[in-house]
Amino acid sequence: MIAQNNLSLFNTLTRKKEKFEPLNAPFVGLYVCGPTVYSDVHLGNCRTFISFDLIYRYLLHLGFKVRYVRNITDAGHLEGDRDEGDDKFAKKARLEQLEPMEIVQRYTLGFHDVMRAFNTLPPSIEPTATGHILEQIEMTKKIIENGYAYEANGSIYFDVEKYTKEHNYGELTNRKLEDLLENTRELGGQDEKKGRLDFALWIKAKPEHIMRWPSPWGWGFPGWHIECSAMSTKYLGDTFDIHGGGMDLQATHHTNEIAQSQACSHKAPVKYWLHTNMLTVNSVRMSKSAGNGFLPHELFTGNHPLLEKGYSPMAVRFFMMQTHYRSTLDFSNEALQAAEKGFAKLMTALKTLKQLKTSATSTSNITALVEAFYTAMNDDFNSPILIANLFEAVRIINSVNDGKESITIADLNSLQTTVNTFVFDVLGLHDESENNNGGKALDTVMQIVIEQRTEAKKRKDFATSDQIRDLLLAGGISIKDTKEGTIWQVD
RNA sequence: GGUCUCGUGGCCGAGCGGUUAGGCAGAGGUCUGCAAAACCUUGUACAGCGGUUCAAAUCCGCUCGAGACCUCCA
Repeated sequence: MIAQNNLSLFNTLTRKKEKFEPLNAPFVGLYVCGPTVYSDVHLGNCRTFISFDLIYRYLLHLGFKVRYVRNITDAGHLEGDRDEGDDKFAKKARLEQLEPMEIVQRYTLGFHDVMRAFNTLPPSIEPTATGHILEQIEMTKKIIENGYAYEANGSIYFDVEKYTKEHNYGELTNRKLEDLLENTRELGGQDEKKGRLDFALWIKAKPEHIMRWPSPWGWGFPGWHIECSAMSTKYLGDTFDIHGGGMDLQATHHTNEIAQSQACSHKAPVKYWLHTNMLTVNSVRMSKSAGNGFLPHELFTGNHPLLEKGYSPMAVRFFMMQTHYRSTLDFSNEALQAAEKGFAKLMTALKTLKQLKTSATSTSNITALVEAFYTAMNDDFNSPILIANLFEAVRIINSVNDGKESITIADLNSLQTTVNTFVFDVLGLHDESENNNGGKALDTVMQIVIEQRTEAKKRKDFATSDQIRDLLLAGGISIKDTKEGTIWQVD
């Protein structure tokens, strides 16, 4: 395979770039924390899943056999910080007068629609928390058996103090236990927890709770963190290669996942932890609670106060790919419009690439360029550098097309293969204009119209030719006169 | 308060010790009946102040500014 063993990635656990060496090559286990489906996903959520889609796609391209697991959180996700309060699904269900599972279904379908619009590949397995209650109970039992959890009034809590005697609880965020303790709020008087860092594995259901399951400790529902540990263990094993998620999950959710898995199996669950950075709006993090989020369909239609116009899913995807996954990405209309134009330029060049003429010699070093594509992606999935190199390819394509540079048939073949692979298979982009040209009938009509206009031009009847062009433009079809003739597209 | 990021040309955004990032916008030109597209040329940026070094946007220190996590959130 191509440069498969040259991939390095930034491991949050060690805080440095490491060579990627799968536990059981060529197999790779990849787990990504998925969405909580009690409301629409916003663009910030999408960024994480699109980033991991890039990572998944590149691993596949390198020839790895990847099992990609991304969960759906549809149970037990509490509001508030003390494992008290309402279940998010039940609360939303009350608001909307629906069954909790109706909420789950609605937003799961919505999530899938959005993911499809962004052209992300579906995961190999998409397990739900409600479908794995048994596994979570079993894991909780094992943790209790091993002495790392205790029961209090029908709820089970993880004993962080006990855990820290043998393990470094704050290792993922490089935090000392004293600091963590110092900065955690005091326990409330009615709190059942022994230690203030303790978190729930199982929560006793209050009478009004609709989503509930029987357990050895009575009726209840699982804590938020245990689902990922249980499902990742079930499908990827006690220790697997890559665990990913948004940076906001690092300190609490992932820290607790490590603790649970260690307490259960006595093994470190994950070799490489990958975290994607946040999407910001005016340099403030986009989040549900800040209320500054865009829904994807608002972005596509432009129907939002902060949006000047709509942006297509692929333009947005391209926009995201122009930033490294570990950098914050700041949203603005200006930046999106720049990305939109750059993306259009790339797509145009890819069409030109199909019909390039070859020569006896090449004026550019295509082999070096192709190598640069791999170097970029092998360096912790550096898509911005890859795109910069793709624009070098665009320059070459256009120059050859203009007769200012030349390319051999061998180089052309190599360029066509790799550029198409990286743009479509790795970056996961596709040409939106292609399925948008109105089919064969419109094509026939357009050939006739263009023919008429060309005739008018030959007669130097520019009034007519310009009128045809203007009328088409008003109807959403733009035409361009190139050396090879007139081309058209639906805008 | 603790832990940690970041501050790059008009905008977005790479680079992280010496070599062109790239995109968008702007300027000039080629082409064109005009448009559009395409191509060529063009900007000499790294918050501030010190320090280390033959050499710093890149390492160290301080100052200023922005943000994240520590509390549900990708």
